[in-house]
Amino acid sequence: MTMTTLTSVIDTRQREPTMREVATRAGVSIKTVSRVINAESGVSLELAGRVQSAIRELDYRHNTTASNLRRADQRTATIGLLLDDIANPFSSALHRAVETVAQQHNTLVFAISSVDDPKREEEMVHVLAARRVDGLITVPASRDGGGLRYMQRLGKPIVFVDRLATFHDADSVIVDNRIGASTAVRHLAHYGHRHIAFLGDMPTIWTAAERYLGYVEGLATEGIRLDPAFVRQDIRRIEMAEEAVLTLLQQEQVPSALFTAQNLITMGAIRALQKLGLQHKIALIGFDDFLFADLLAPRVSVIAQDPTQLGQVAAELLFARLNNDSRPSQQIVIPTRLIARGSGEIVASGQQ
Amino acid sequence: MTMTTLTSVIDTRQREPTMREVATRAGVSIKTVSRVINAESGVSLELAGRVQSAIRELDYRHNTTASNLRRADQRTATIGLLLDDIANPFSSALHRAVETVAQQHNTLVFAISSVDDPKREEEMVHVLAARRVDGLITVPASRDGGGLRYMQRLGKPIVFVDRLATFHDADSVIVDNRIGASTAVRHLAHYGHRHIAFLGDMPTIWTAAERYLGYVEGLATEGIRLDPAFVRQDIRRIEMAEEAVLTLLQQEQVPSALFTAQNLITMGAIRALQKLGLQHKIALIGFDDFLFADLLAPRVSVIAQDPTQLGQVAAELLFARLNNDSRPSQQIVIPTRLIARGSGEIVASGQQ
DNA sequence: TTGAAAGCGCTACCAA
DNA sequence: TTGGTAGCGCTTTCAA
Repeated sequence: MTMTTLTSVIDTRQREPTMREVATRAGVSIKTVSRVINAESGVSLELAGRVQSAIRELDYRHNTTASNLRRADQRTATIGLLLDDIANPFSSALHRAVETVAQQHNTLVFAISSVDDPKREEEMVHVLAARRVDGLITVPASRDGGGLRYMQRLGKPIVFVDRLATFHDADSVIVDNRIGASTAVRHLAHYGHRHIAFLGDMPTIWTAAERYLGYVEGLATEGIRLDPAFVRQDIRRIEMAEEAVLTLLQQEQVPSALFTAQNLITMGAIRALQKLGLQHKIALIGFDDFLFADLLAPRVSVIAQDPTQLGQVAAELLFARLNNDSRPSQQIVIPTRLIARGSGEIVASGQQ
Repeated sequence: MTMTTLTSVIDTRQREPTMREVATRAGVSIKTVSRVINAESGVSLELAGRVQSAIRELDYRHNTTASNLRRADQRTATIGLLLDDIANPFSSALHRAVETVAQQHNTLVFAISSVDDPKREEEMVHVLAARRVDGLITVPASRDGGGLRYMQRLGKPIVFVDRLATFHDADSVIVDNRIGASTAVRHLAHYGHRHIAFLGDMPTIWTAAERYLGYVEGLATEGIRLDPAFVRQDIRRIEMAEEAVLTLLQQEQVPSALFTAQNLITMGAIRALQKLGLQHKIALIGFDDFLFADLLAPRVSVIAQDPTQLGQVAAELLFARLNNDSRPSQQIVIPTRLIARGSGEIVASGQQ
């Protein structure tokens, strides 16, 4: 009897009721049930009522998956969202905005972290393709966005956000990274700085490269010589940034201002400056705003971008494409703005 | 001819190649293709090779959706994750941890924000049920988790994280909220505080209620009278918290210490204290750690919890259930810890 | 080792 | 207004 007991335990896992079962219970055909569920016209009130009752009694849930499989438009009502790291505040704000728009279209979102690894990115594109997502919003980790060509060939729309992928004829929503970075540098220069350090992420990342270009442009505009000793790249985490700033400030030739080109790098730099007690001596402007920027001492000046707007615009663009908007592909640039709070307005000391 | 042109434009949207097409091209049956794709044994090297070539030539992608529909185990290799707000740093860290574990099981995650609205929560549970997710990890917005009974009846595992849902016999992973909160209060009391304010979220949220109880317990332990004038609840956003602290500190009877029971509330409180210039006068302990807590002046003391660990443990529990782990339901409590950084160690002034 | 046929749960199409 | 039948792309079962 042990077996029986075991079996009965397992059997508490009931099967989901099917449309056919609803039909049988309501005494109608399966097609009538389908009509009621999809709110198609042409079902008598009486039958509709019986179907509704049967649905309630069985606690039937429509199987979206099976439904989509058969549907003519071959849509799954899901989209993919490929992000650097869903835990990053920038990414999660963007994700939230995408979710909000998607919800208005009864669509669910598969969000995935690429961790800026092109190999993983490509793998994930394939996974999403296998799930037959209707479209993709991606912060590309690689220059080609990781095999996205495949999705495009199938006519599935792709929207690039935050970073440009080089060769694709696809929509993109980005921020004016170059202008933002050069604005930061020029702002620092106006406060007397001639030794401005750049701290950035891997230059293979489009935004990192653009911001570096903006830095160089800013220096050039101000007639400042680019000094490689003041440039640190490939910074991936907060601790790396902290370490980089610490060593930077122990060189012979020390910068009087820092431009940190990404939010985590800004955080690491602040840690280092506080550790050295230099936060009121060395100027700092960070790219990307963050929650506590105005509560630190000094308050942190930033080039602010709006991840929520990025996400919203990107999602709206994607759904427009899904509704057969066939205008030529767009490249939307959302402006950044300098928020001067104090750290970027520290005047250069006489050291130079 | 206009029609023709239009048609040809539309036709650039190719259809996905099917298994049947691969079979035809390879000159085998569809079942053989299926075998190769699912790595089943018993296919000759020759046929396997032909199939692989055909797959490459057609750039075929397996249709996970159709595959799962027919599969015996009725699995979709997706799970649902119902969170308060995916943009909240706590939630997104938890999400990231869940994603990592899910990935090891080749499973995708549908993350959804309930925005702590029980009605929306229930709606979303139904949406996820309609997608036939294999299981659900949820930070319940309501006491019953929003119609989760339904999923349970189907034998789909549910894991509650961060908050307990009252009547369900389901797994849960939580934090020792009560102990954490009372520890905070007692810590403040040890620094001489007798007027300790509580600022919390809606008491319908389990954690908010628990932390309030911990606050009350802490007061009781220290023999401090509970003063309703020092209690503020239903605080949902940073601005509300800021406002609440501002008015609290303009009362006749002013608290000498604050216990802020959630991360956004802590942020708002810090804003208010800085605005009033009281951040070094009034003690503060916040529930939940945050990135800049140790960079502010004063450094912010917190009751730290680990969202990554919560997410990981919850996900591992869920997948254990999916692998037929049938032990009685578990309730895992993860300890919090007090991190004393300065703001919680401000000594009570002579005002009392 | 290979394949034909049935069927997963649903929608499309057409006939009654 | 209603329902039968075919079929979405795949796996399962069973026979060859």
